[in-house]
Amino acid sequence: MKAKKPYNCGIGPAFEVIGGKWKAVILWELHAQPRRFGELKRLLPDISEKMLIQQLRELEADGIVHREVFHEVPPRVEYSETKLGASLNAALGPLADWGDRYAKRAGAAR
Amino acid sequence: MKAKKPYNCGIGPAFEVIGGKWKAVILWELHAQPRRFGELKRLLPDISEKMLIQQLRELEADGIVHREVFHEVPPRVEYSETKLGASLNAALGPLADWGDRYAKRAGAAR
DNA sequence: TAAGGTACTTACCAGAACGTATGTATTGAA
DNA sequence: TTCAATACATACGTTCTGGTAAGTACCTTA
Repeated sequence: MKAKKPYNCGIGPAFEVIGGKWKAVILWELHAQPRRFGELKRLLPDISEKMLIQQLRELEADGIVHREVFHEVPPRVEYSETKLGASLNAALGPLADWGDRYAKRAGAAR
Repeated sequence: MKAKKPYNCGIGPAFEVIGGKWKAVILWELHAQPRRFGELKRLLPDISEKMLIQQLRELEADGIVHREVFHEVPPRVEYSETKLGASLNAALGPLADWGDRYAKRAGAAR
């Protein structure tokens, strides 16, 4: 996302935070439990490593996810939802439901 | 939006429909009442005419907005929400609220 | 000694998204 | 006869997103 426009509603800011192709699904995967980088990679095989970290970093910068490094023998990093992230996830719920119904409808129409 | 991936949740399909920079705000403007093309142009001065029709056409193709032409002396075209569009707008409500709070918080932080 | 797992980083590039500018058809008003 | 208003259409160029491929540093296991 690029432009910072004076939006008349909250959709603008929200889209700047979860816009793009992957952020919403990443956040979704973090909803149930914290995940390691490698776990996310396996859970979302279609996203490249580059995109995965890039999006995680942006989500971190926006206060949506928390990153914790464990200084262990094989390095370990865990990503988890912040409170803000959880509230965003909740706000995405109705939209996800709508998308489900829409996809079903569109699928049935064919 | 380009890729048609098998998403694990409804966010994917939803984003394919209201993704992009303008669709959500356009839909928002149609919520209260139907609007003419020129009205939308005036209401959303930042969007170019090209983008406006392009997005309206895509929303129409997805069954989100309805387009009605009145064969009058100066041509008149009205765009309105379909039922599906209204349900999408409703699903966007919580996200818009979240965005409002987020923007307020971010604004206050500076 | 080489291979493999961890979590990244970097360079390069194609294609999509978006913007600007201009053109079109119709009619009525000046 | 020229201008303005309607609702677009089209060409062209830039900017941004996302993808591929390769490399880094550390340690463990075979």
